[in-house]
Amino acid sequence: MQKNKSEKYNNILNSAGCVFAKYGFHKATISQIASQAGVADGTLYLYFKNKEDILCQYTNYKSDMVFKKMHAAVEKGKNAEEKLRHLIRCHLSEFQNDKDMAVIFRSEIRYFRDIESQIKDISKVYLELLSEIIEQGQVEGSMRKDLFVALAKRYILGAVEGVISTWVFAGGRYDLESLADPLVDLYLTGVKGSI
Amino acid sequence: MQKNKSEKYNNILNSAGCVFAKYGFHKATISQIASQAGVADGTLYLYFKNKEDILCQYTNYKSDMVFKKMHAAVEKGKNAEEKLRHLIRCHLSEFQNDKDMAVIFRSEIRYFRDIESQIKDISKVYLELLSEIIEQGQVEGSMRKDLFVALAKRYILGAVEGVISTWVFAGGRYDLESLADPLVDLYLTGVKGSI
DNA sequence: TTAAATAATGAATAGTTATTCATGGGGTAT
DNA sequence: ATACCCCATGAATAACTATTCATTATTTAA
Repeated sequence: MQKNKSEKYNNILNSAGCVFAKYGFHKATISQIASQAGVADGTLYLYFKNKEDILCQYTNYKSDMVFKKMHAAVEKGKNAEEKLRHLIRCHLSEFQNDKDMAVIFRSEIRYFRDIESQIKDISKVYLELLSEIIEQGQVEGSMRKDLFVALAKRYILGAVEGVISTWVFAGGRYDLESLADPLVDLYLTGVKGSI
Repeated sequence: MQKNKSEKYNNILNSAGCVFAKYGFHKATISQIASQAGVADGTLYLYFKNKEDILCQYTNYKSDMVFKKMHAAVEKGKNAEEKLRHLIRCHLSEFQNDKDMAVIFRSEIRYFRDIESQIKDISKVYLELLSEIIEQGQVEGSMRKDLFVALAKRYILGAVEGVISTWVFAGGRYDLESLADPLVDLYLTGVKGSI
């Protein structure tokens, strides 16, 4: 098992993502991944410890990438509300642009409870980001001080994930990113008439 | 494979729920389920077509039960807001009282994309319920007329599921049902200060 | 050019486990 | 008591596929 991330390593990762998204982790076979990558079955074991390791590396790689973009997006916002808007838009946009990733994060990750801790789940860092944003909003006066932050952030993340999940289930046939603003409006002002 | 739902049938279903929740569908073995139910491996095949069928029957059974309670709960509400409150409270309460079910609905269902259609997913009927409630709220004037209903209902469901998911992940150690009212308040008025 | 090191191959292995089915027990009616 | 039927049993089967490793190919260094 070699260490340095070569071109072949990335090729295998992408192929695996493709096959996992199509068949799901358990039904996907090593042979399918190898064939998709254009290499022999045994070659995968020069780059990865085992099948699970491929999934781990895939998700960690994708998570890191998405996190960087999310952080950058949040930085751009001048106040809490803007930061939230950028974050949600970034989230939807990244998943829209990488459907394999969207499928895998939606279907596979929760399934691996035993390696869940090894996987840098989007959720963890995401929730921290949201905490910061909400607390800033409270300081700025744009968000209610009596918010139960632990609940509010979970509610925000749950709602985006739900929207993405529906989109994936529908085959990704409509534009996801354009739901960002309507969604943030719901977060901010709710469904109640502002009477 | 006999048809009438005997005591043994239910016994096996419950045992399966227990084992699936503990190990996950794929790692759970027929032997484990049989032993938990106190019968021989072969006996399972007198009552179920195969392993997947056990999961299907389990989820359908649970879904039916929960739906009935949800409908009853919604009926009790006099207006849209009350109905929403009852629905969310019922949802949280049912999952809190059946942790195995909560785990299975959280982790396993999304995984089976090929049989997803056979499974009466909580989501489908749930979303219909929410549509009705929101539309009623709009008529009553308690909810904004400019809501994008398809998004709003997805956002509500996503948020509850997220809250339940976190609870499951934390090992179900805190009271879930008491989050119902704070959650509905978020739905209704959002995180913004009502300035 | 040659030797050594490194990388890739894919057929064989080995472990797992869902499912089957020939057998046996126990209740019921004749 | 006997024949019959319904369940239940669990050892044997059969299929699947992740992983290994002896062999071959390719690259690098001298």
